[in-house]
Amino acid sequence: MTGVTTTVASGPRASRGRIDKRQAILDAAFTVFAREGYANACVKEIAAEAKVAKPTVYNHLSDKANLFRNAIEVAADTAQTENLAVIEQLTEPGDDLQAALTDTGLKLLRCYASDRSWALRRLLYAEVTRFPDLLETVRGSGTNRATEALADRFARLTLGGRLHTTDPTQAAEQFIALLTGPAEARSKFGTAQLSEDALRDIATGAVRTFLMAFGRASTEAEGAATR
Amino acid sequence: MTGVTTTVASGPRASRGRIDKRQAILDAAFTVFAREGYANACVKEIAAEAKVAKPTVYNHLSDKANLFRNAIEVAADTAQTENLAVIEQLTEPGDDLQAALTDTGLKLLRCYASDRSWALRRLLYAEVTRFPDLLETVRGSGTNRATEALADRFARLTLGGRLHTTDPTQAAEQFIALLTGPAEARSKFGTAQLSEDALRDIATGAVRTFLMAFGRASTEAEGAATR
Amino acid sequence: MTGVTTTVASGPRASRGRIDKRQAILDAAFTVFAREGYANACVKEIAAEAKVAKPTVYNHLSDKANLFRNAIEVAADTAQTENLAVIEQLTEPGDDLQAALTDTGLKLLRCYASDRSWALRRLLYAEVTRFPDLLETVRGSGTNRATEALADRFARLTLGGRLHTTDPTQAAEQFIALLTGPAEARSKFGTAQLSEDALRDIATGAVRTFLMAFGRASTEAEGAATR
Amino acid sequence: MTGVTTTVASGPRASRGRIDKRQAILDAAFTVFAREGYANACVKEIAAEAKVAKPTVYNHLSDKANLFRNAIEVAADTAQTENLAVIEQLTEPGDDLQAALTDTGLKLLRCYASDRSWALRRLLYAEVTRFPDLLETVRGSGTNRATEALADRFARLTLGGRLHTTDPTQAAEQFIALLTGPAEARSKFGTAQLSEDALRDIATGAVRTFLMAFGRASTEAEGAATR
DNA sequence: CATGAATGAGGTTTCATTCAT
DNA sequence: AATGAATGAAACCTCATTCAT
Repeated sequence: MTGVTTTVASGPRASRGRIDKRQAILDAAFTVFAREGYANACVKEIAAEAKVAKPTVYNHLSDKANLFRNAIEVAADTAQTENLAVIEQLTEPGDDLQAALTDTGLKLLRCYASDRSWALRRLLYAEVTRFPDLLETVRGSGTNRATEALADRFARLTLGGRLHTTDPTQAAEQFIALLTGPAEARSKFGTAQLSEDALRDIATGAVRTFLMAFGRASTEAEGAATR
Repeated sequence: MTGVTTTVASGPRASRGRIDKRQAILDAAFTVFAREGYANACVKEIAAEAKVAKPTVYNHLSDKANLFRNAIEVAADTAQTENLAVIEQLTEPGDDLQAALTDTGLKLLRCYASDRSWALRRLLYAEVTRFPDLLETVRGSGTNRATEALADRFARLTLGGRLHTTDPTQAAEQFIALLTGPAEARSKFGTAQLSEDALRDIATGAVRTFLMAFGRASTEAEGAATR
Repeated sequence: MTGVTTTVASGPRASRGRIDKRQAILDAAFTVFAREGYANACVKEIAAEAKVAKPTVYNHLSDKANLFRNAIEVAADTAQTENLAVIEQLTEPGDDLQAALTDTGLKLLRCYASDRSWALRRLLYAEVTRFPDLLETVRGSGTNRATEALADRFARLTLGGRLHTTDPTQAAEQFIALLTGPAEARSKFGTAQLSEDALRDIATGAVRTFLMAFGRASTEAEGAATR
Repeated sequence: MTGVTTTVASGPRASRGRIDKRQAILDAAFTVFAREGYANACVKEIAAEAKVAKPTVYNHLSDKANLFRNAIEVAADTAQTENLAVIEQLTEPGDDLQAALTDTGLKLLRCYASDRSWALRRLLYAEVTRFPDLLETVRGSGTNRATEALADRFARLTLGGRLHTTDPTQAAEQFIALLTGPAEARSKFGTAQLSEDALRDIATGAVRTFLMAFGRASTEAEGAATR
């Protein structure tokens, strides 16, 4: 997680109320940016949403660009924290590995398919060329971080003989891909809400395929695959 | 492919040169939109890129919004055509299924990881909330179309006993996810160029996992998976 | 005189009406800048004065700064032309040199003490640090130009034996100083209108002193002066 | 010298430190106004330059306008004092009048050509229309004051038979004009530094002309001049 | 049909100024 | 008395869009 206030303009003696207002502005900013996109969103609207005067926004966060960066950062950190908490649970998978993985998968999907997550993803995609540094920020603590955490679990499970992966990172990458790919496709880029059933369906399918591939020692098929 | 000229202003007897100019404008539009994003792009710049006066743009495509829609549509159709052509090749996989799938996967990745494709994807993500109809347009002939075409191939291969899928559409969805997920992650949302080697690596990994899951009859693992 | 349109943004095929509008904008700009000063003047007001929409101003002259520069330039050229025309008359001074010089001096003062001239001078003084290039523009064709023209006349008069100057340029500089210095002081930096009588008084005094110094061959006083 | 604290807000028993702070603010104000011009200068910057918080500026000097007025006043008084001190020296010119006048002229030029003087002059010129009262303030104790002081000296010298002026005020006005006119022209409105040599050159030339005009009894040239 | 010119609306940003501490 | 924070107003500039030519 990046320190929340990397680009803060406020001095070190910022009072309590000031921080509250800052947070309100950042929340409002994310809301409005999510709704309108970066270029369409106007600071006036953000200020209104935060119930603050326009210059106050500029006092706290110097730029529209800076405002954007910070809002994204906060949202990304939040999403990231949720993701990692879910993955943490895999440390003690219990007897039924498939059930545990499905549970994890479902919970990840719930994070991933939340409105805020979609909005974040859309904004990142939209502005990545104009804000390339956001990637460092978000991914340094982003998907990769979650992927690596998951890879850690998979490595442990492999050592415990319950999974058979030669490349845990790749396995984690693919596990996530099996979840997010279909979710993205079916939710129409996050435009359509996915029902709980739909999410469970995706998670179940992903875990089934994942375990067919990595749940047993590779046989001749694997032999064939590696040739 | 969607009818190219949904909202055209021109009469039915449009001359040859007129159509050329229209195409030039749409090309320019996609270029500029891709570079600047929808809201940032300005019609003046598009006109300049197309070497046309601004009102000419308005004569051919009534709106900035319409201009965007049409430009996206053309780009999406092109991408779509490429995708389908690649999938078509799987009809005759030859002896080595793994090699054939890897080849297909690699070619799909090449489409998917082209600059225009990334730009298209970014624009879609960015504007999907403000242009929801683009999804119908693009996906009616979009990822789903490719997914279904791939599902068709997988169904045939299953009938031929070379693949073992109970749900070919899901398999196709997952095949594509195993390709695009890692590509997206590693290329940083299309920001970083992926080398040919990187693409091959992704394709190989995807196909290996895919075949471990679907390349052989399911055993007790599968039984466990379905419970 | 500088070519009037040094920094023009308009293309070479500018139509008649366009030029008219450009001139109207420049006139309005000078009026407003003169009234409000550079920083205080707002483009909206200039546009209103020119009876044009604000963007039209930006179409013709790209910047507020550019607008200022061009407006100043036009005003300076005009003033310059008037000055030179007056000085030209000294070519044929007639019998009564003092009368001729006084006439020239009075006419120069009338130029110098016009509202536009004062405004120009105030704007130059005010903005010379922020627009240092204006000096090149205005003085390349500015006071110096007039000074030199006057020096030419004085040189001729010296050759004709009617004046006795060893350094005509210095004499011209001093002649002008004897006019403008008192005018500036008495008119309170151009704030107070100087009556025709007041102008005549200044001109008479300047010419009397000038002729006392340069109207006769230097005697022992000059010898003393040079020591 | 005008009473320094015309519009002071502070009570009569203001403490020592308070006055110091006030002075610091006024100094900072002049510095910033000189650098940026009145409209461009912002109070925040002045406060920063004075190492004070913005509201403190408002506590001491109620307005931006008032701040300007007071800053100008202080600067003008300072300049004025220097000028008068120089002129005072002419009371005992010594044997060599020309040397004495040249010395005085040079010293006046040094005052006149100092950075602060030019800045003051630029600010006055720039804002005289928006702060007409500054003229009363500055000139009541301004150029006129110096002119009159100089006129007093010239009157005495005339009585002593060393100068021949019928109108000492006009002579003083012209003496100053012969100094400042060329200085202004050559220094490009104070933009270019004038070297000590350049200043001496101007002073020498001015005094020579002045003495040619007023250093000896008028002859037929004078007769002609008055006709 | 294509274009140069014009416009109305709106966005980011800055600034002088005032509260509450 | 001095300061951090907040605000209303306004300025520069850009853009999508429409007339005449």
